[in-house]
Amino acid sequence: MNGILTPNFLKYPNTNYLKKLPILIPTCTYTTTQFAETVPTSPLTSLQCGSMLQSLTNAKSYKLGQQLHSHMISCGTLRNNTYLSTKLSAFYAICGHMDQAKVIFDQIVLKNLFLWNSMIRGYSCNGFHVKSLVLYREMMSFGQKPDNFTYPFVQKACGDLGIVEIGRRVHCEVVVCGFESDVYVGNSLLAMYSKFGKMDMAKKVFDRMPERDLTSWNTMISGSVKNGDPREAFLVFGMMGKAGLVADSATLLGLLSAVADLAALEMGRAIHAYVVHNNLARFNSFLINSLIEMYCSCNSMVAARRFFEGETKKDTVSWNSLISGYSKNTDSLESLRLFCQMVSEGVRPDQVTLVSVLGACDQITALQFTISAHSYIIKQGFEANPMVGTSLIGTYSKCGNLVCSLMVFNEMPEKTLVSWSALLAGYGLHGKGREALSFFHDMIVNGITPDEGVFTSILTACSHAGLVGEGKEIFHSMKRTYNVQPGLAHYSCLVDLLGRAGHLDEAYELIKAMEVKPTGDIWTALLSACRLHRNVELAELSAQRVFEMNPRGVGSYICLSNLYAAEKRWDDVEKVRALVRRKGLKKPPGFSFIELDKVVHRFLVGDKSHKQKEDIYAKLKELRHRLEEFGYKSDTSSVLYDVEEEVKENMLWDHSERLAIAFALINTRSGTIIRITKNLRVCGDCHTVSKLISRLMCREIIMRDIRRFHHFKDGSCSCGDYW
DNA sequence: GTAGGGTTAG
Repeated sequence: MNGILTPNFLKYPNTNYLKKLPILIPTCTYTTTQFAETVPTSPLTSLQCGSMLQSLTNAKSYKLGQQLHSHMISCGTLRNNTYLSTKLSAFYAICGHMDQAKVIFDQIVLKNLFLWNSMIRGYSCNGFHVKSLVLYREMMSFGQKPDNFTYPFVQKACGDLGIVEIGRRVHCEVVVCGFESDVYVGNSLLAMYSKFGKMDMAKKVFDRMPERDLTSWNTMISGSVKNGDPREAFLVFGMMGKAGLVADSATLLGLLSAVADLAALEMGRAIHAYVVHNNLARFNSFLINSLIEMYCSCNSMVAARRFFEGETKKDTVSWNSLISGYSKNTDSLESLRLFCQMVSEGVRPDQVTLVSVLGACDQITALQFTISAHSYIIKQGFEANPMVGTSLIGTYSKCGNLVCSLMVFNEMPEKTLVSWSALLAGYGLHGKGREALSFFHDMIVNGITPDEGVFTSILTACSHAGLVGEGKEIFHSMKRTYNVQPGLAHYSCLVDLLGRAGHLDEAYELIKAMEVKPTGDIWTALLSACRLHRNVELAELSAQRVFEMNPRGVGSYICLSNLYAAEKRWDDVEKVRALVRRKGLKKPPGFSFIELDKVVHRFLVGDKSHKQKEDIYAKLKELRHRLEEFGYKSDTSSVLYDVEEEVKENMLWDHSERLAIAFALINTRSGTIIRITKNLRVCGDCHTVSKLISRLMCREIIMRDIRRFHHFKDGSCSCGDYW
């Protein structure tokens, strides 16, 4: 890994450099499967062709089908044979090769209903929903009436496109034609309404169905989960049992999603036992992966790992589930280790794997690993994938390197709104509001209409940089110019922007004037602004709202207690603390990460567990002494305990970010940039100390806290002390 | 000769 972090690459990144990097993550080799020559050279009769085509269709053997196709052309079997041409078109449609299916479809003069259906099905099942609907209309205009085979695909297309009005009209046609009582058509209606988010309509259809099969129940179960009602899923399952039906794999998949949403581990274990008892997972890799996912969602990583290790039928999704599971359960290091193991075992990662891995990198600010993963991405040809590219933009910026984010963005062949949003968010995170605004204007000039996500990013960027006028102007332009209704997230940004800049009353007025009910997040933004500007009265009012809406969020209690402490109202501090204790809440401990030679070190407050602890504390003592000579005086207002000043000062020198800085100073050459990530906000005194150290030791320090980046250089910080 | 429900990321 040494040599990767050359200052040159970080300042002037380029793709060619990445291509030349040694392979750090072992890459896998591939063997290609050769298709056996099974098609005979002597001409086949049309009867033989027909039955062969049928079996190839059933097996979806695309390559062999192509060979048969050319055989039929060269022997003239296909000429004037509508029956075989129809079968061939259906074959290509089944295999998902719609262009080839369409060429043959167009040549057939006498199109029967089967042919129309197979084309509509092909488009609908391969993601070409609009084409599927266009063809359906075309069929009607040719005077061909649809049947019970047509509607399921048309309804699927409507559901996937989310076009509620057209879906309803198709439903009416179904009723008029008398197909509503067909169980397949009925089930497709359930699925369509579930995709629309209209479970009330799905329920109406379900109740009216003269005949229901297992799929009907399964669709209702999975629909309830997808629409955010996992408890309802269990109720439906109960009724299904009373109706005398037995769960199959699809039922269990729905229930496992419900279990994951509710983190109902016991129920999950029971389903697992049922799966094992009935040997269901053997035939269904979806079930295996769902079980892994369920254990991860229940924060039960040991069980997830045990099950994963014991399974022989693992595929890419299994690895992905576990990798993202570790990352969600704050063990990103394990997530990265697992990725390396996956590659070394010859399992090919896909774009989902890479997005998860990059997510793990940004959680622990693993810049070196990100560069290594980027190199892998280029070599494996994932560079052009918009999702992977967007993740890279976000990860580089969260790892402190905006130049690399910009390079990735510039080289992306297809920039989505999410890519733009990630870029703006990155600049915002680093306090570069002006640059973010300039990119935002580039977007507009290029004719790209921003969406909700882009507005959230740009408003956040304005907020971090204190650009009050610009932020307000953008907020008001949302509806007026771009027809985007400001949502709760945008209000939250604006309250933060106003509040942080000290316009507390204006922020409060904005909340009061909101048409919808403000969320806990919005009140939290006002609360933290009140703490910053020491407005106790308004802070108490906001805190009350936050406590009502989000009683388990320990952050807001701490915030209020901090304000009281700053005002030296120790009785009130104790009252809040007692409340926290009564509720059984715990303040998360502060810790800092630093990556050194691909190893991530984690320091807790007052950590004495590191093997270099003596050197670290000696270095801190030396630093403190030299800073005091420099005229430094501790700002103990960040210490929220009613203790002696000297004790307070000592407590400050235990803060995790200082341990990490000392560790970096000991272990890196002079001139190396120090990159640190903290899980909470950096405290006022640590901010001052970091500025001073950057001057005293001639070291640039890039520190990411829970909200933003601070670049300390030559005694000052990029945030201009506005944070 | 065709059909509906099911896993990972964002």
